[in-house]
Amino acid sequence: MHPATAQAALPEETPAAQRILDAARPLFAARGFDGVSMQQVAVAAGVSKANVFHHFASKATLYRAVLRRSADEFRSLLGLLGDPQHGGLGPFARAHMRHLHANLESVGMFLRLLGESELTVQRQQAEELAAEALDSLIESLPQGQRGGHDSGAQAIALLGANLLHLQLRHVLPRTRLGATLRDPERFATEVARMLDPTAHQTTPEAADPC
Amino acid sequence: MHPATAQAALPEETPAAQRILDAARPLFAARGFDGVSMQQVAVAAGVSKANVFHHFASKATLYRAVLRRSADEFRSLLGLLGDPQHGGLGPFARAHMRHLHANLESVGMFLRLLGESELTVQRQQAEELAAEALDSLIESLPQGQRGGHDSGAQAIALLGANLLHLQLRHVLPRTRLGATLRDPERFATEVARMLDPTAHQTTPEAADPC
DNA sequence: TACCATGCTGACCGCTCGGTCAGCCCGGCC
DNA sequence: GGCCGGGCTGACCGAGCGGTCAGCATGGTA
Repeated sequence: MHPATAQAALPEETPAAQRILDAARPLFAARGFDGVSMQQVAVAAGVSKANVFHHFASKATLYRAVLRRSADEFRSLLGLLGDPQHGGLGPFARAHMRHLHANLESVGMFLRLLGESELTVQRQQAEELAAEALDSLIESLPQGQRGGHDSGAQAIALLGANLLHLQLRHVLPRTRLGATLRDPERFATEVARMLDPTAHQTTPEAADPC
Repeated sequence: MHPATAQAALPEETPAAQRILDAARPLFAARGFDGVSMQQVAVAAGVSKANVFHHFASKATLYRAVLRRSADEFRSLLGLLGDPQHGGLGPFARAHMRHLHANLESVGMFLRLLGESELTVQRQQAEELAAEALDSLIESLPQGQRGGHDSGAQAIALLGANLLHLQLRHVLPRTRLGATLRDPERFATEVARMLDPTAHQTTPEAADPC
């Protein structure tokens, strides 16, 4: 960049800033905003604390940048999953469950924000994201509604079941839950089967494993 | 208490200690362990910071005491809800949803702990609590299994749906979710109806509103 | 070679944190 | 009255926090 276009206050997107973001995200996801110090972020990123402040004006700015990236990742879920209209609820539920496990950090940050009771700006962003995801799912779901179920209730139940299964993943072996259903994808399949009575157990068309 | 029985290191259960606990719980539930200072707890309780340390040896001790109380409250859910065996899944789901809303703080602390990725002692306690609740539900559920559904999957789906509905309660008006289902109890009813196909919509026996 | 913008750092600042302590207050007992 | 013990407090401590800053290193330009 030539000197004229130097954006002094916003040097984002540089490789160094990326390394800091990469280091900060798992920390914030694991311990939350207050549980992580800028010193810890700096050490994890292999740079000095002052350097972190060189790239991000404040701790809140860094946190927001981390959030933005997680939100993008989360949002990409909507496109990647594809409509449940082709393939039924089962493949959709499995894909959703797979995505949750593949993006544990983003999911963690998302849930953490939803749990906050104070109305911060970040929380509102998380809420909008949740509303967007829910709407998108509800909209593409009515085809499976044939069992007489409300598509909104179906969507929340499906997402909620998958999320709770994820959160309990370490506890499941200690419960009475059948061994088969401890497997995330099998569980998602079962939930989809319960919620979409039109498909009964007559859909062994699991064709796209990847 | 006569001087001989003075338990110097453990003056718990005194009214003053209770006031501190009462003040600390909503704070911890809203902002987490790291998000609350002992100063804030003291102010909220109307006592000096030193007094807080007089009753609780450390911040971790206070946090543990708050957790213990929330866990007791959460555990009482299991007894109060009653078996779904009498009354079907619907009344159970409604009672569960009601309990979630009546004990927002305990639920918040519980979810917060489950979200932590580090294996702290408190987290293990929360996990055991979750396992206990899930087991208890699974055990008393098989009666509703007639639809061919696994009782474990049914239990997780029911709990997950109710929990997610709770967490999204502020967002729901901004989504496509039908206005009726924004009401927690109606939503719980609908979820129970979806999960227990034997009951179809033939159970308007909502007799015990309190 | 001299120059300079830029990425980066060690040292530092004021402040708040969790935690300590000497001592005040006050009701019960002689 | 004098004493005493426990609930409670203001004042304080070292540590770590978020954030700042003068200056070092380095590579492109002339």
